[in-house]
Amino acid sequence: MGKLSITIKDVAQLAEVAPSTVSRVIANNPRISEKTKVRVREAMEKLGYHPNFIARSLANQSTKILGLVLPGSADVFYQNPFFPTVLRGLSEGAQENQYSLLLSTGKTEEEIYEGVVNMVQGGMVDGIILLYSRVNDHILSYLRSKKFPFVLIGKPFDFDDEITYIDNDNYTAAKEATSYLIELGHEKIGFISGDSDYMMTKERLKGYVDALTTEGIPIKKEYIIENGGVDEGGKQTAKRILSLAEPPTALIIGDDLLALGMANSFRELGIRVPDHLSMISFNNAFFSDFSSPQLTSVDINIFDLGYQASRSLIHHLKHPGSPASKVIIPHQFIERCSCKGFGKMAMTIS
Amino acid sequence: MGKLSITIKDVAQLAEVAPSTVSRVIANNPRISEKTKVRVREAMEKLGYHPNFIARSLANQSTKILGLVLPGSADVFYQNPFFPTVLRGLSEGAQENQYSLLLSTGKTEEEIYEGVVNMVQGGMVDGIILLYSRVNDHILSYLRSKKFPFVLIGKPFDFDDEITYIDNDNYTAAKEATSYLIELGHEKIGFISGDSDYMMTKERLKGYVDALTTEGIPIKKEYIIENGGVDEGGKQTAKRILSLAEPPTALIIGDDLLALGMANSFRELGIRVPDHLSMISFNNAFFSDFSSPQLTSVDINIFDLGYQASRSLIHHLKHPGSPASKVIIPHQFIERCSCKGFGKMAMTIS
DNA sequence: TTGAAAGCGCTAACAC
DNA sequence: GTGTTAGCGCTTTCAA
Repeated sequence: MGKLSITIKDVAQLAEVAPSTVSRVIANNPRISEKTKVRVREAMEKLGYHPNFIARSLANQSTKILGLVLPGSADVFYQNPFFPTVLRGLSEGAQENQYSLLLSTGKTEEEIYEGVVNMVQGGMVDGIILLYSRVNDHILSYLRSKKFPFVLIGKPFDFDDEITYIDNDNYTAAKEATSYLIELGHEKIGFISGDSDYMMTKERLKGYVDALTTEGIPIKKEYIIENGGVDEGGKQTAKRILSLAEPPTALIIGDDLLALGMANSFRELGIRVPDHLSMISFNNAFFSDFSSPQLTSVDINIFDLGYQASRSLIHHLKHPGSPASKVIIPHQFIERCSCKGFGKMAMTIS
Repeated sequence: MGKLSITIKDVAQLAEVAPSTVSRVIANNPRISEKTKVRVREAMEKLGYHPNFIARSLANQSTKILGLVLPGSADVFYQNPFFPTVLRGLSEGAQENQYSLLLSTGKTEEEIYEGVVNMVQGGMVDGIILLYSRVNDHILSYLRSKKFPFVLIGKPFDFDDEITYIDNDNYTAAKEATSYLIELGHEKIGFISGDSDYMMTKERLKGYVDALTTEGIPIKKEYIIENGGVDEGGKQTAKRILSLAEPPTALIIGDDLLALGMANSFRELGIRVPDHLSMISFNNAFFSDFSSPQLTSVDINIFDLGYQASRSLIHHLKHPGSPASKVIIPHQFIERCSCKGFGKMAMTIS
């Protein structure tokens, strides 16, 4: 078996120093003289030396790798621009601090859980980022019980101030969106959400309910609909809405892509957005601007969600014992052309 | 400093065997008696032992991790469903063989290159998957020169039979699409591609050209347009097309999302798909079916592209020295409603 | 300012 | 069948 790769020993030999000295040069230890540093660096250069991460990880008990946990692959998650965008943010935050990202894999809940346990107990990652937040999450409980460093994207279901998380103010965002529609004269406002186990959904629903209640508008159960996936583009949901005794005149929809799918479904059924029906959605995906209708959407700054998540986790790794912290990423209401005044008087909102 | 984690030694002690025996039990070595296996497993259970991947990686000189290289983050890549879908495939192929996925990070070409070198020389990954194929790729050359195991998604620019790759038959797919339009009576057919450095683009263009040539239809340069990104939804491209002296009556478009963006742009300009203009796109994204128009699209089975890529790479890792291999993932022409007959006689194609 | 040596947790060759 | 031992490549006391 020939030599597999150049090690610290080879460099040491060529530079006529001890391996430990080479190690110190790599770490740029100030106690090494400039002279030897130069000599060692020349040797590294000459030999084409590259440090071995695995060996370093073993010695340091730290890999500089962050584990990413995604919901099951069948999830809606993969079907809209949220995922790639948050990933870009995560990647950028990690990269700036010389961390890498390892993906959890697994189709079923159980496989994913196993994967996380392996990552954690196997020492493959220094910390974990949960890309979603939902009710009673198995994996979150596990990480908490192990006291393993992690951050959450989304609001925690419980232990709010023991968990570090990055979130939007989904409550306020939904409340504002609802108020906007109310001010436009709408009273029959529907709420089309994603999976109701997600905290994001819960918060938005609260905001929606509170906005209506404040204005003395009664909540109608049939106006609150959980749309399973984006798969059928909300066609079923659209039909269901139109079949109501009193169909809503405006909708708040959890995601731009779903909004677009539903707008199309409505069109086929003879209902046009915004003429017959207004809609506001979330995410402000890049196509919201050139779709038809152009979507009025709440931009939740997905990239930042990811970027801050990486950074927060890394901060916690560098400062162990620092208290749990929250970051709220601001949202922007982007007014386009998918809403129209209704009834009484159509006012314009700035 | 207290004990950080349970090691093989602790298990050995409790089970009253040597550490190497524990190691053999983990590997399920047949030379260990069932009796001791049971005893050791009980000890592992009792202590809550989990093997340390890092230590194992160091000893084995193998991490069971595959590195994923994505194009720069500004790339169109992140903006359409290709990425999440291929990732799901990669993930599934890896997971089935107990491999994990590590993401390359980096915004610029240079950062990404550095990242790959670190992954490879640092021994973090056993192999690399390039999620794209383009002309004169720096990273590919590097991997080749290092003789480091990798697979390519897409057709290699050169050294076709020295490189393991997974691809569609993009040439034939585009040729078929073009022929379909010709049979519908179209002669003025435009070709709207993505980045022309991608091999995928090049192959499709060849297929397009050959289909036209076969039918004796001259190639017009102004019909072949490279659309920078999906960002502006192809609005500029749409305008440019309509400003031509003889605008095409049909288009072949590299991606569904771009097709949809352009269809909208055309609509605003008073041109309707498919009544005034036919279009065929690629990918058969999940929304192609409920968009308007419903897109006639070539399904390239993106999931399989990823799935087979993982599997091929893992196969090569398990059988070092096995020759380079290619896998061609079949495509399907999905006929929907974005094309219409033109001129002479509108025939229906099965 | 530098070197020697122990050790991170595991595997595998070699012994018995 | 099982134990002993020598690494894998690096970091880090402890000595000098």
